[in-house]
Amino acid sequence: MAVNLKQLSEHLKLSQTTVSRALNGYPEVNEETRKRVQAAAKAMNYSPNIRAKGLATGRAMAIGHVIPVSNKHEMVNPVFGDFIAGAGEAYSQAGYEMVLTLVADDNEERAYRKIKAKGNVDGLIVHGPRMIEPRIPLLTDLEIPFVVHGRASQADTGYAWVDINNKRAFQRATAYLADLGHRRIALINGLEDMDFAYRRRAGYTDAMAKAGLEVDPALLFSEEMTEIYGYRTAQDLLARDNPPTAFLVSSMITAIGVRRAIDAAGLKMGRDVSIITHDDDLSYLQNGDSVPIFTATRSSVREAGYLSAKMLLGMIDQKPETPPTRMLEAELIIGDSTGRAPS
Amino acid sequence: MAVNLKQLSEHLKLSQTTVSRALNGYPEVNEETRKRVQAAAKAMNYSPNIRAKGLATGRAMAIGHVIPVSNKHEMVNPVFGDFIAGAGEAYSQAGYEMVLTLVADDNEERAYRKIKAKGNVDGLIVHGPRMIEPRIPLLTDLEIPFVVHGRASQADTGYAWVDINNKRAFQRATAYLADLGHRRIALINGLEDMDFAYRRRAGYTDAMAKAGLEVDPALLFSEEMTEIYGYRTAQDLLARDNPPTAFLVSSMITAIGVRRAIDAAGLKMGRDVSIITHDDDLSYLQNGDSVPIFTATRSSVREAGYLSAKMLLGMIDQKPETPPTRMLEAELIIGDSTGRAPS
DNA sequence: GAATCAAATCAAAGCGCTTTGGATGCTTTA
DNA sequence: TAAAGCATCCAAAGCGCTTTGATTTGATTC
Repeated sequence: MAVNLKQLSEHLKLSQTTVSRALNGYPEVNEETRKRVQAAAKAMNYSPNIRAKGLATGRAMAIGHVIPVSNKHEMVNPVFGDFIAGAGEAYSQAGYEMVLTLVADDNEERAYRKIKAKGNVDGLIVHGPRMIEPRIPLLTDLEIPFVVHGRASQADTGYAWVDINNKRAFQRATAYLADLGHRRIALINGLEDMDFAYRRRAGYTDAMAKAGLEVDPALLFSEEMTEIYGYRTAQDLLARDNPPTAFLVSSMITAIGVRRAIDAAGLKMGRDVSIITHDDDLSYLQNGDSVPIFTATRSSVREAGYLSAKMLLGMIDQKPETPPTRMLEAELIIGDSTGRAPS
Repeated sequence: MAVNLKQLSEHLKLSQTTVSRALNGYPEVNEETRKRVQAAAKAMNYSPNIRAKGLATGRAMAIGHVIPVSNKHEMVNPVFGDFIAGAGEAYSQAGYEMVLTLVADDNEERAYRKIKAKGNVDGLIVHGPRMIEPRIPLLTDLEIPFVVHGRASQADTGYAWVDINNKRAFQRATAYLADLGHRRIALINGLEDMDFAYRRRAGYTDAMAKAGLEVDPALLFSEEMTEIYGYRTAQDLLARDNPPTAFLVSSMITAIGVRRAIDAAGLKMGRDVSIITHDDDLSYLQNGDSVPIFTATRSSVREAGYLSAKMLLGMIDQKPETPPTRMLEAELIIGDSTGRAPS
């Protein structure tokens, strides 16, 4: 069923060279023979062995996605599926594969060196960058092309990234809440060492300062963004003497938990308590249709996946001097979850 | 930085053969030299080129996960991330890679043949089996080892699968609701052609019959399992003259939507309306902690991922006569979302 | 002391592809 | 008519590894 180049060329009574060239679009082959070759290839169901091709060309035709797996935090980022879907689209178009590697965060360096040596990817997408991100100098050093989904704050060398403007998004969201008269705004953020969480916090504190509001450390939270985290935190806060009137949340999932706590407390979202969340526009978790459930800073993570992949593929065959970067703005969409602060 | 076998062997003043054998644990090499080789390999950061190795051995040391991408339904299964995490664990342990391929559902056959010919995977995990699943005979025919996550109802040949007992789970859930006095139970199911949805429906109708209840076709729904689908459907149902008193839902995400509709209607979940959902035990969406939010049929998809991967790896090096199968039972956990039917 | 054996090592072939550096005709040019 | 040029095609080397089929050495046997 499956033929290899040798068999195909024998069948065509041509050399492997010619067949190879015919299929790869080289000019030095007669158009007529090319047609013949292509037809035969299709008929005999020929498809080049990717390993052999890789060996010969030095290109793996595959992109690696390295997913940090923490021993502390067992969570799988819910955003991952959509990101992959976006990236996968770009890879399919270009004939690339996508290979996933789980890397525990305790011996990252070894893992990345291994990836390099194994040589089964032409480039990497780096997920979940922390504020201080040793992988960036490491990969630069290893001379393997990479694009970071997100950014790292402390990086000396330039590197390629695709990120959303987290700071501005949360600045706008905070300002919007302040304009509605909210003074006590809780920030339910992601893990502290994650870069996006840091930037979002910066946006929040910035806007608070601009609005002349004090940041109460007792209203700042950062953890793995689960539903239950949102629920517990909000439940706790709402039971306090002087509860916040608004919540700024880093993920829809967590916001759903916050909302549940609000309901449980017998309060009404949008009237008694306001919520703004970041919305990654996940396919299975759309933020309402005509009327958004939550007021949100929205940016499609699927698109980010597509753009990251495209960028990386571009880098691989262009080898640009300076690494490209791409900043995506999140839009602030107004839904039912926000209203004037109760007096 | 990165050395290859030739360089390593030259440095050691040994032949490539010996070095290769030393590293791969063959007996015909002196223990002392083996130690020397291992030490040098580590020191020189040697890691075999996986493509060359694959070419030579005929094994790719990689497992493919084929994700069906529908043009109609843009959704990425939220369950996917956790499944991958579980499978990835098994692969890491065994030194395997995981490669993802998105396959549009319009020309599956071509795609799978290509995968076979490219030869970059030793086996496949098949996701999202439909009731009638042409991929099963196809892959059997192509002689590529595979494990199906789920089952297909119409398959003549034996094939390996890991699945949960969907029918029994929904049977039990339905019976539980019937015992609580519910007569009008809505089924908010997944897409009809999906095999799991079919089995769940079978469980539901079975239990309804056993409880002497009539199945009202107007209470059966099947769609892509998004939050908004749950919301809309429930909202619609609750506005009817004779609304259901209970909802049986195929996914937590959708159940969250149902819950939102219940809240919006001014009703109380667990008192006015009951919900039982299936719970895949996703890491970012835990069903409460001490007290589950939803009464649910629970089964960890992450574990399913791990087991599927293990099974496939086992098949690859054992080549069993009859394909293994593994049925996982879902446990019924009782939460706050169910109560006696209002009278 | 020659023959046998086991242990340890090696040279070379082969996996399926690309690519370099010719060949081979056939047409064009002077 | 010989030289040059062009369009096509090919043989063989090489990518980095494993593995087959020797070869070498020192120990053991008779």
